[in-house]
Amino acid sequence: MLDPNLLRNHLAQTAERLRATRGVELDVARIEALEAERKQLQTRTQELQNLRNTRSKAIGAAKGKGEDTTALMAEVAGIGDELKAAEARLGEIQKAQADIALTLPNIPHESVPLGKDETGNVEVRRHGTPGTFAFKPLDHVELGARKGWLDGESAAKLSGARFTVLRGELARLHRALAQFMIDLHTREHGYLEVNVPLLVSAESLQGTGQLPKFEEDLFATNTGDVRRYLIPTSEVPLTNLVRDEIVDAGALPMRMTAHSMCFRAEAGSYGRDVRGMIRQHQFEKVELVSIAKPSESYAEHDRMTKCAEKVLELLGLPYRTMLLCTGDMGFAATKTYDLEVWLPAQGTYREISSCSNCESFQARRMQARWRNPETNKPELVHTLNGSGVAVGRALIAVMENYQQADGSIRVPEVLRPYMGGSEIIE
RNA sequence: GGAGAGGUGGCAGAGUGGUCGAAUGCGCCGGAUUCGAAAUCCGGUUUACGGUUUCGCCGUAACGUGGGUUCGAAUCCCACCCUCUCCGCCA
Repeated sequence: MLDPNLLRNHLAQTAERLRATRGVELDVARIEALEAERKQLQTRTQELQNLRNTRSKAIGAAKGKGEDTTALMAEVAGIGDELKAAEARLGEIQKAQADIALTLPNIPHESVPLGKDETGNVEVRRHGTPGTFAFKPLDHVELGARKGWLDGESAAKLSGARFTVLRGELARLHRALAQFMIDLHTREHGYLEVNVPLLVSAESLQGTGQLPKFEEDLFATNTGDVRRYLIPTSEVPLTNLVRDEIVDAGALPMRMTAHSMCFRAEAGSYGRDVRGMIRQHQFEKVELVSIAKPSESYAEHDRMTKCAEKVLELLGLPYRTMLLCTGDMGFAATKTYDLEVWLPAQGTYREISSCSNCESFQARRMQARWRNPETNKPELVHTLNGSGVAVGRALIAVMENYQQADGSIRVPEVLRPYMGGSEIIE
């Protein structure tokens, strides 16, 4: 959620900035009208409440002394109805304002390049050199099919499109990747391992920004009248851990990591990446979340991105780091770096991680605060999240980059301890 | 799923219709005392929102959540949520 002050006192500039960066048109006239009515109604409501309270106290005092209260009672008689009407109307106005505020995206940081879509993204660095093959490299679907390692048909039978079944050594390699990543982040990067619920409330999803606007991207359950959602990323539970909390300054930055399943309905992406396990309804991800002081959040953002990059470097996978342009960024972010890993069969770099600073956008929705020792007042924290990294896509990248002519796959050295010392799977 | 108990400030815990945003204790902050510390004493110590002549002040709201009764609700009524104990079921 944007700072309400921006919509109240800097509406014209905010509207212009949202138009330029996000292509979002604000209904300026309606927002102004709502705010004017809100101000007038709130003042009036509070006056009436004040009046009722003072009169009621007078009645109490009079009764205490055994005095007659009929005159006082008559005085207060008309207040109730007007107050009730004013409160109801004020509630409607505030609801309308909240509905608008909850659907507005965050405003990008000034260092973010303007752009419409992914073609406006800027490469900031590149690591590793794509390997050369003495043979035509196969893609992960072909490599996985040879031994029944990767089986989309069985998955379709079980669940439908966009699921996969992994078997044998490939399933093990997948598990090894997740283990390796989480160990790296906990042991080397100072993140606290957290195991989180995969089903969360609507409130949690509103806190991180998936609701109310992106409900169609989520899987939902409705058991026993209780609506819960499958998490699209463990960013949701991890970040919501600080919802409605005031954390000590000494606890920041609060770095947390989780290995979890993620579930996405992938509405609006039909026809894209239908082959293989690039885009699935269900996948695994190791997530990084950091809760930071506002003054430190951009340094923390860079650090987090480097933590994700480290995963790819240790796996020996060539990648590049992209600074997303305004038009390609997610709803809650002010600044995002994507990591794109080299996939030799496609001859392109593909997204494998996304690291974002959300500043106070999520914190405001969640009332997530810290106590600033300088002011001794609660202030909103900044929240950051990044993939460190997507496990399924890392598996694809290892398969394709480490394949050999006979279809076997070498095991990256850092994964061998997790693979019983195996140097190759075949 | 069955039976019972309970949800109040950072924590513990009073309060069953009126000056209660809330006793008391602990904790924390400031001060006094002290060479310094402990102990003791004094004072302070929730949050959100709004207004404003903006670092001050004023107002409103909040005692699990949402409704209701009432001039007035932490307190009474209804519904829901959550926690704990015992039983059942279960990985």
